[in-house]
Amino acid sequence: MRIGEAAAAAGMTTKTLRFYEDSGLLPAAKRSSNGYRDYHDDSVARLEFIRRGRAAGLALTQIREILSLRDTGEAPCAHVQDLLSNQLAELDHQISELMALRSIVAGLHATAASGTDASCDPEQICSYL
Amino acid sequence: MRIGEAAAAAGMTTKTLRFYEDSGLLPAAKRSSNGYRDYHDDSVARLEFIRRGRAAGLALTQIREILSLRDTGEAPCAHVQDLLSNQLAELDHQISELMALRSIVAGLHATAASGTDASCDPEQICSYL
DNA sequence: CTCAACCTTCCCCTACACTGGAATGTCAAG
DNA sequence: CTTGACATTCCAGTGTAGGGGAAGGTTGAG
Repeated sequence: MRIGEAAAAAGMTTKTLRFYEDSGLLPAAKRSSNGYRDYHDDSVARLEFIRRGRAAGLALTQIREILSLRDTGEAPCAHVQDLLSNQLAELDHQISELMALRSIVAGLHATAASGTDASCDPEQICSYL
Repeated sequence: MRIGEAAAAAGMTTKTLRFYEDSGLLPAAKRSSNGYRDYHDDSVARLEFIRRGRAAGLALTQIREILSLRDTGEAPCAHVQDLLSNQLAELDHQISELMALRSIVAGLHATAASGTDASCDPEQICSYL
């Protein structure tokens, strides 16, 4: 499929696909005889994986690391295992940070929800925040 | 108080205070006779509000909205509650996406740890995609 | 008087993740 | 044969949240 179709399938723009290729998140796409990039379903799956990672707040560099681990299936297992351990630890760290932030925001939200008119005095600037 | 003192009191840099003034989060500060910005405790309270909002993951544009509601004499609490709800939903989404990715990476890690030749089979490692 | 520690404006720089647009090429339909 | 929708490369800009540093003014201490 051509870039437009692949982009639409992954919910992205063609610009983004070229950008991802330049950034090393996608391997250089095969070209048709006319020079157009030619994508397969695998590429769309990869794009969807990237999209999920982005939605989770991962940076492209982090997604690139995960993908390159996946791509080096023939690399020495011990090395890959180390890298995967690091990725796992990093993910755990990010999850715990996000969960801490969530509980802070949940607390703020609960306080805001229980607010009386008095606590909504404009002078107070929403003092619970 | 001068900008350095106000910045220190709010846990920010002087650069950040000038940036916030340029960005419309702070009103243009009064100036002393020497041209230096002159801050009062109110400004520090406002800065602390901004800092708490940032810590809760709000963008400066969102904080600016809250503050400008408050500045026009309107109690922004309902608006803040909305923002916090959205923030909470967004955090929940991010956390669940991260946990999904974590389980993918954990699966890869477990496979790599099993140490068979099969675990180094690119086809198998790619199978989650 | 000089020096350090402040302050001022000004402009540019950073990283991230794209996005826009120009100039050009390709291709199927009418 | 032309039109429109695709595609290509390349360069440049956007938005976010500031940071770096120059060139100069102000102030208190020694």
